[in-house]
Amino acid sequence: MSSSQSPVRYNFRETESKWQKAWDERGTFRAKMDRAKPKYYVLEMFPYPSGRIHMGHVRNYTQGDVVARYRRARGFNVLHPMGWDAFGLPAENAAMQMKVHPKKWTYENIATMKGQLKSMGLSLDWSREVATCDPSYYRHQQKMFLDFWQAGLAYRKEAWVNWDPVDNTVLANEQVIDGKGWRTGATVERRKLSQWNLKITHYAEELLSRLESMPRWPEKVRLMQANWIGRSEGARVFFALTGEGAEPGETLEIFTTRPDTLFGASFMAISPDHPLAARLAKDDAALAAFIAECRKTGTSAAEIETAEKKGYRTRLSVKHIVKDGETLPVYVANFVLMEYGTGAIFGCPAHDQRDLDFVRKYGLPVIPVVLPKDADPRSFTIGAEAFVEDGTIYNSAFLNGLSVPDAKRAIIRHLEDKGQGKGTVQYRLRDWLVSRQRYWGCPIPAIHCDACGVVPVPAKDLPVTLPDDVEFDTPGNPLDRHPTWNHVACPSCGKPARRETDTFDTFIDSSWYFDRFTSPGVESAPFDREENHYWMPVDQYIGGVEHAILHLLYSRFWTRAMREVRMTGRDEPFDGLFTQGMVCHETYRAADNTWLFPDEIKRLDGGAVVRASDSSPVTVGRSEKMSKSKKNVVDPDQIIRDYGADTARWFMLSDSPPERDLEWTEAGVSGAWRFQQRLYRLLSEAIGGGVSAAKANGAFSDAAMTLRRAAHKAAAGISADIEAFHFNKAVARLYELANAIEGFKATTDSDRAALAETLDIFVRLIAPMTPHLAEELWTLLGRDGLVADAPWPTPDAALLADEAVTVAVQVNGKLRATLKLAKDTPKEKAEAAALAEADVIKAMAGKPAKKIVVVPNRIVNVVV
RNA sequence: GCCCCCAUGGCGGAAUUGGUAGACGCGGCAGACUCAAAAUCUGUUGCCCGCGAGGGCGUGUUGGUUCGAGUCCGACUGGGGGCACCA
Repeated sequence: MSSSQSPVRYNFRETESKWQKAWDERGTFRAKMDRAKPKYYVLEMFPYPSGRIHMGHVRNYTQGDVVARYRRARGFNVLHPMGWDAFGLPAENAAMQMKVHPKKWTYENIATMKGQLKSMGLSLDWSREVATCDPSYYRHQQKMFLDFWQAGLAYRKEAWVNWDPVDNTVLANEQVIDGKGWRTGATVERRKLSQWNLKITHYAEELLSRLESMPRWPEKVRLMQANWIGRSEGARVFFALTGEGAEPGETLEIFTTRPDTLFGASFMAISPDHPLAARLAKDDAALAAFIAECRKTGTSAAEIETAEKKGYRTRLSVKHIVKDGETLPVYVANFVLMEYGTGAIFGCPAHDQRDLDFVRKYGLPVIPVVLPKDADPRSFTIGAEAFVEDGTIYNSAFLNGLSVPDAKRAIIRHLEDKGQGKGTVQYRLRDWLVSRQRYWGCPIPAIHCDACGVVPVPAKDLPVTLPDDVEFDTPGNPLDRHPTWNHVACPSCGKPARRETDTFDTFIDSSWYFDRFTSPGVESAPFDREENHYWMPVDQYIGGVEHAILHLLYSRFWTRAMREVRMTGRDEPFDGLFTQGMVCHETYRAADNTWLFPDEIKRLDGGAVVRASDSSPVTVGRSEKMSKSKKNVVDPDQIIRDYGADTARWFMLSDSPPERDLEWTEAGVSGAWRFQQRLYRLLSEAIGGGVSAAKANGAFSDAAMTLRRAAHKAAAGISADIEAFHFNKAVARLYELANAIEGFKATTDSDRAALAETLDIFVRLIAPMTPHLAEELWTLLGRDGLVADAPWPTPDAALLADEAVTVAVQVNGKLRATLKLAKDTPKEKAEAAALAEADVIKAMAGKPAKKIVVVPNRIVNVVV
C-alpha cells in the first residue's frame, strides 16, 4: 500500500522507539524514596534467562505494567523493577551440549531478553536490575544462610535422594520418570546423603494461620498452600514392645489422627526406613530383602496407585495400650512413610480403608468401634469398605456412647494421664532440602574439616564465588573435581579442609530478590533497612499459578527467617497476589504426524488447513499452552516487529479475563492492530478539526453532554476495572468510548470543547495499556510533557449519574415493556406509569394486580 | 481416591452481585467506495415459527427457594486444577 492512498497512518516502529528513548532519557520510571507520596510496589515474577522471552512473559509483564502506570498516574510513588533468576540447570545443559560456559550463556541470554523487554515499552526502573548469579547478589544470600544456621534454622540431615548413577548427580522428584533419570534413562538409585535443610516446618503453624489474613491473595492459592502444609490433629501413642528382639522397656511411638479407634486396633506397622526395621533386618535376611524390595518401588504416580499393600510380620509385638493382656503384631509395611509422623502407625481396619485392605490380605481381625447412626450394634459388620465417618463409639469400654470428636478428647486425656501418649498436631510440610549437586548455583558457604566437622565460612571471606575454570565433559558436579577450588584451610583449626561443593536450590535465589530490589546497590547488607522498610511489602505481585506453592511458600518462609535474625520486622512479603492464566494456541500436525509451527500452515478459503510448503493436509488440534515441543508458539519479537508493542499489549489485555487462559489467534492480533490504526486516524481527524483550542461558549448540547458523560463514566469504570484486575472490561469500555467519539459530530465551539475534553480523558485512559500510541496522541493534542507524567482523569461526580433511567416492566416475571423515567421516580408514580403501558395491560388480560414489586430505577413487576 | 474451581450465541467473553441475559470484541451476512481486490465505512447478526406485525424458547441437565434465578440451595453430567499410601 502506498502512503499517498493512506494520508493518516500510524508508524508504530518509529513512534515506539521514539517514546522508549524519551522515557529512558528522562528517567521517567526511576523510583526514588519519597515520604510525601504513598508508595506502591508492583512486581512481576522475574524471568529465567532461557534465551528469548515468550508470550507468557508478554502477558505477565503487560498486566504488571498496566498496574504500574495506572498507580503512577494516580499519584503513587511506584517501584517497578526487573531482574533475572539467573542460576539453574539449563545453563549447565547448554554447557554440555553446546560447549558454552554457563556464565557466558546466561549473560548473553540476559542481554537478548533485556532488549526484548525494552521493546515492549514497560515502565521499569532498569537501574535496579539484578541477576541472582552475580556474586554481588548471592554474597548476601550466603551471609543470610550463615545467620540462619547460627539461629538454628539451617541444619544437615541424612536424606534419601534420587541418584543418577550415570550423571553422578541428585535428581529432583520431577526429574525421575518411571524410575529412570530424565536425561540418561539410567535406573535411579535411592541413596542416603547428608544434605542441608532449612527449617520451614518451624513456621508451619504460622504459615498456615496467616493465610486467613491475606485477603488480597487468591482463594485458590491460599487453599493450595493450606493443603500443602497439611495440618492434622491427633495423638502420639507409646506402645510397649514385647517379643524376641525387644529391648527391656522399649516403646514404639506412633502417630494417629484416630486415637478414638484404639480399641479397634489389630496390628502395628512401621516404615521400611524405620530404625527398628533396620535393627531387625540385621539378623533377618528375609526382612532385609523385603526392605530392599520396598526401596525399589518407584515414586511415580502410576506406581504408587497400583502398588499393592504389603507387609512383613516381624518377631515383635506390642502390648495393647487399652486392652490389658492383649498384644498386637508388628509389621514392616510398604505404605508407611518414615517422613511423616513417627514412621509408625497402628492399624484399625474397621475405620481406615488402607488398613482394611492390609488386614484382608494377612487375615487379621476387624473390630468395629464406631457405629454409624441408626445401625444395629448386633448386626453391624464391615464389608469391603471401612466406615470412616462420625458415629457412636462402642466396643470401647470407657469411650462407649461418645461421638468421635468427644472420644478423641477423652482418650487423649486418658493417655496423657497414664503417660502413654499425648495430643499433638502433625504437618504434612517437610523441611526444605536446599543442597544441589550442581555447578551453576550459589555456593553453600561451609567447610568440611576432619577435625572440626562442618564449619561456616567466616563472614569476612564471603562471597564464596564460583570458579570460572570448569569443565563439563565428564558427568557430575565439576566443583567436585576442581583441582584447587575445594581445598581450603579450616577456619577453625587451620588444617587442610574441603569446601562444600553443593550449591543452593535456586528457589533460595528467588526467595528474597524483591527485598534486594529496594536497594540493589548496597554492598554491606542485603538491603538498606530504611529503603526496604519504605518500599516493602510488595503491594501487587503478579505471576503464574505454577508458583502457587513452592516459590511463594519459600518466600514467605525466608521473610520469617529474616525476621528471626532481626533483619526485618515483617511477616509477609507480598500483600497482594494475582495469578495470571497461560497463553495458549492451536496445535498443528502434518500428515506424517510431526508438529508444525503456526507460520508453517495456511488456511484455504473453504476453511481447510494445509501445510504452506506443499499444501498437504494438516490436522488442527485443540488449543494448548504454548510449548516448544508442540511448536504451537508465536515469537513475541516477531509480533512486535510486525505489529508493534502496543498491539501485542492490547491483544493481551482484550477479551480474556487475566486469570484465565488466553487463546492467541491471528485474528485477535489483527483486530488489535486495526484498533490502534483506527484510534490514530480517529483522533488525528478530530484534532485536525481544530478541537484542541476550542473553548465552550454557552451550554453544551444534549449530544455533547452524552459524550462528556460517556468519558467521565469510562474514567470511573476503568479505574475500578484496573484495580480489580478486570483489564478485559476496561478494554471494552475504551472501545465503547471510541465508538462514542466516532459517532459525535462537533458543530459548535461548545461541541468542540466537549470533544477536546473527551479526547484528553481518552488518551490518559489508554496510556497504561498502549503507552506509545498514547504519548503520540498526547503530543498531537498539543499537550506538554509526557502522558506518562499526566495525572489520571478525575471523573466529575455530576456527570456519572444519568438523569433518566430505563425501567423494565414485567408481568409475572416476564418482560413486557420498558419505561423511560426520571431518576429516583417515586414508587407510586413508577407503578402508575407501568400499569398505563399498553403491552402491560394486554399481558394482564383484564386480571387485577395481586401484587406489584417496585425496585426504584430498575424494575416494576406486576403479579396477576 | 481426596480437595477445589468452572460451564452463558458460531467464538473470546459482559451482566451494577437476586432485577431488561448476550455489553465489547472476533467471525458471519448485506450494502457503500473501487474496473477489481485489499483497506475503510454503514447496517445487521442468540435460536425457532411467521411474508409481516408479532409470538415462542433460551445461561450444561434436573429439582427447589423467590414476585423475579446466569446469579442462591440440592442432585447429576461434562471440563480443568491441586494433592497422592500423610496414618
